[in-house]
Amino acid sequence: MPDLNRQAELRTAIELLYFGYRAFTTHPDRILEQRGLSRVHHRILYFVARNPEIAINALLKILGVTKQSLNAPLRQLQQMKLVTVRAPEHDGRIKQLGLTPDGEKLEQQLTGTQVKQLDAILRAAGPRAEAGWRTVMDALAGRE
Amino acid sequence: MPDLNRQAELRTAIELLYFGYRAFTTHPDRILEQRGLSRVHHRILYFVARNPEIAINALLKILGVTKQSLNAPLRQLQQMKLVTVRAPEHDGRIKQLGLTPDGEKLEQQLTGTQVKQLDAILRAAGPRAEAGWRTVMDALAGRE
DNA sequence: CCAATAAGGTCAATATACTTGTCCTATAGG
DNA sequence: CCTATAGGACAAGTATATTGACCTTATTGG
Repeated sequence: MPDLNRQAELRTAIELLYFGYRAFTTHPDRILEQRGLSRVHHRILYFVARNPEIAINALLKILGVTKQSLNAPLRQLQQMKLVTVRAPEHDGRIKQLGLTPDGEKLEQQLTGTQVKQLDAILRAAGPRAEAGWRTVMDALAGRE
Repeated sequence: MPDLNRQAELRTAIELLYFGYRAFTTHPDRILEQRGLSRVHHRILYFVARNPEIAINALLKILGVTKQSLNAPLRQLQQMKLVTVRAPEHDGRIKQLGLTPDGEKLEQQLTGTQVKQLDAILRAAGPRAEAGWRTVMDALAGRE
């Protein structure tokens, strides 16, 4: 158990994480709102962009949600012609997800605000701070 | 606009933030679930613990929610004898919030898991990494 | 003293994101 | 042929949040 001084320091760290994460999501959230979409849609677009041809099941595991909760927003993205779904030749059960040009554009727009924000902050903080930040976040994300 | 290599690096940073934050909230979430409470309740308990005698309005501003959405969980915490509400002598309009001994105990339990987690990670990462992490998170939280 | 403001409470309607549970189809593979 | 895998869909329920409207009580300024 850390001493009281250290506890207070750690509580400021907790707040940094809380307010930092919140500040990080507000900008994309505003863009999404104008389109009638929400954070889930961004997450889907993001991970499909990062993992082209990803299967539904794999996406579910990354997001940590049930297929029922993914179903509605994913269908919406399909109907809005932002996400494509196709079956590979070798296995007809699987559906591979992809982004349409419009989907890519929106994903770039949404993630772009975060990329710019992080780029500016990390460059201002310097490579040492960035390395330290990554070390801590890696451990937090459970990838030590 | 950052070049493509840097963009990829920044996208890993985005994921660190996403998965890191998620990992950070899972443990308290499990404890809360057993009590029939949720993340809002933790946030209330946390910020009341950090700001004793805080008024409702001030809490609303910190949390960034409407009073209607605060009302229900706050009332619940009162009824569970975890949070106290009293009016100061000098201004009868204001209500000052506080934690009961049971409230403090639960808050310590909830935040304690996060304190331990962060303490272990930050100590393993070392003071340099911690300083870097704080620099970046400060900027992200908008307190440069 | 009275009007305006501040602090807070409450009711209603709505959205959305997520859950568990159940049942269904289609394909793959031994 | 039989079973496991991948996915879709419907239902009911819950949590978290919103906007809008209306209410009380208390303070404060002219």
